[in-house]
Amino acid sequence: MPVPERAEAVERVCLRDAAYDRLRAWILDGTLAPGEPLRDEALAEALGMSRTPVREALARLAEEDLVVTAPNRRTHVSPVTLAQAREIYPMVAALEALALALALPRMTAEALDRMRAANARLAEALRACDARAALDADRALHGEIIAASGNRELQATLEQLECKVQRIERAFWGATDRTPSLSDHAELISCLEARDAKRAQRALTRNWERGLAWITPKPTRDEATP
Amino acid sequence: MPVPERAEAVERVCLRDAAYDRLRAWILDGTLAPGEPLRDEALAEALGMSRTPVREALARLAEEDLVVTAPNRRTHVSPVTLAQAREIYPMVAALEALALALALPRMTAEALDRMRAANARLAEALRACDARAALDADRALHGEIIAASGNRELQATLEQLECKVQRIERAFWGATDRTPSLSDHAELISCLEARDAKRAQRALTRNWERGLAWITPKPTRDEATP
DNA sequence: CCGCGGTATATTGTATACAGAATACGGAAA
DNA sequence: TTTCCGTATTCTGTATACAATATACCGCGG
Repeated sequence: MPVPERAEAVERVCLRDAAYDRLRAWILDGTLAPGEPLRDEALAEALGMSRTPVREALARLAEEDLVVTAPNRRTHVSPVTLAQAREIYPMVAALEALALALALPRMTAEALDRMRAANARLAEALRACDARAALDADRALHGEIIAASGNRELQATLEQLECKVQRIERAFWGATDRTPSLSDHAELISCLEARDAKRAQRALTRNWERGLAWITPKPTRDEATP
Repeated sequence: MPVPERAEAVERVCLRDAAYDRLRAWILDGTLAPGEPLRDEALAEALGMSRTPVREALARLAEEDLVVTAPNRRTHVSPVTLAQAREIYPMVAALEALALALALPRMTAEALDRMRAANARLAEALRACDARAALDADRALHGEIIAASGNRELQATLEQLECKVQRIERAFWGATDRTPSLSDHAELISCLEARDAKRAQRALTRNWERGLAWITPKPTRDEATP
């Protein structure tokens, strides 16, 4: 009998990777709040392991700026600021525009359907004021473009940036009406279907600009009343 | 007497950071070649420390894809491929275009002078066929734009990408005539001086496209002879 | 009352010891 | 000879021990 093919590795047997995954998840979902001090012994105890794998996980998290650390000084969950948002959002917009250009000829009907489904989930989440579900749906929608780009490096870099975006959104999510995002997405999808790169990129860029405006205090009103 | 201001921290007292810096430098300058196996005990001995700080350094390097590692399997210096180059160069071009847009109103005459000086160094290095000096000069020139953008996140992300670019260039540097880069740069500088964003971005994009073509085997001739 | 200095404690950074997995080697069978 | 399997060795992953630094607390002097 032929040996069954097994595409993926069986499982994670590495404590340091488990620690990394857990800590990362805790930071992204807010379980570990920005600024929170992290004593590695406490983390080790919480994760049921010794300090060694925890410290290796923290080294990786420090590398991607999810925690800040200084020699002989306590490690902290890195802060989340609006200044950071103003820097990151344009970068994500630029890279997703590149992803879109690469993805345009490769977008399948199935991918477009998944985007429509994600937009529907987003609408539902916004109606229910469920920030978490909304963020997940939005991420899934944009993720389709990134995945379709076929550019692994782009995916990796955007993954890092998107996880910062996720923390920012969680930190600054307000009562703003985010329904305009739905029409941005709808236009984006139809432009993708029509293979209209220019207009699709405009819709995408507008969407990210809106996202930034929604979390920035007094977005447009202030500028209109000098 | 007033206490003298000291902008930078005194020194590095952290073995893990020292290990990170050294290993990173060795990988970037080719001392540790792509694919080379890394036994952490050997590295520890070479660096005069124990395995613990070395392993933390390797965890960080793995996070930025300079080394590849799998559980219970030897760590290797990550390979450098043309496929990676084709993915990364457009990303760098897109992000530098963003940097340029941000930097345009902030470019000082001094910064432009430094760019001209870097371009002169590049010319000299190309004449002398000194790949290393050429890469350094090119990096310095582009770095001026990135620095002037004032966007720290952009700087950090580009830093990571540029270090991959550096490995790629080192690996695939050939006998190609790279002098066209000099005129790209000259036009870029004069457009910056004239605050002409559109043309500056075109020059910059063209420069990166050329860079990719130079390392890609049979760049244009093959396409012209079907 | 506040600031300063000194000691005690807590916590980090590094080294080392040990267990387990993977590789290398060598011998037996086809 | 080649292939397969079992053993030995090497290397990795984790735990723990120890040293050094930073923080916290408390008493002293201004």
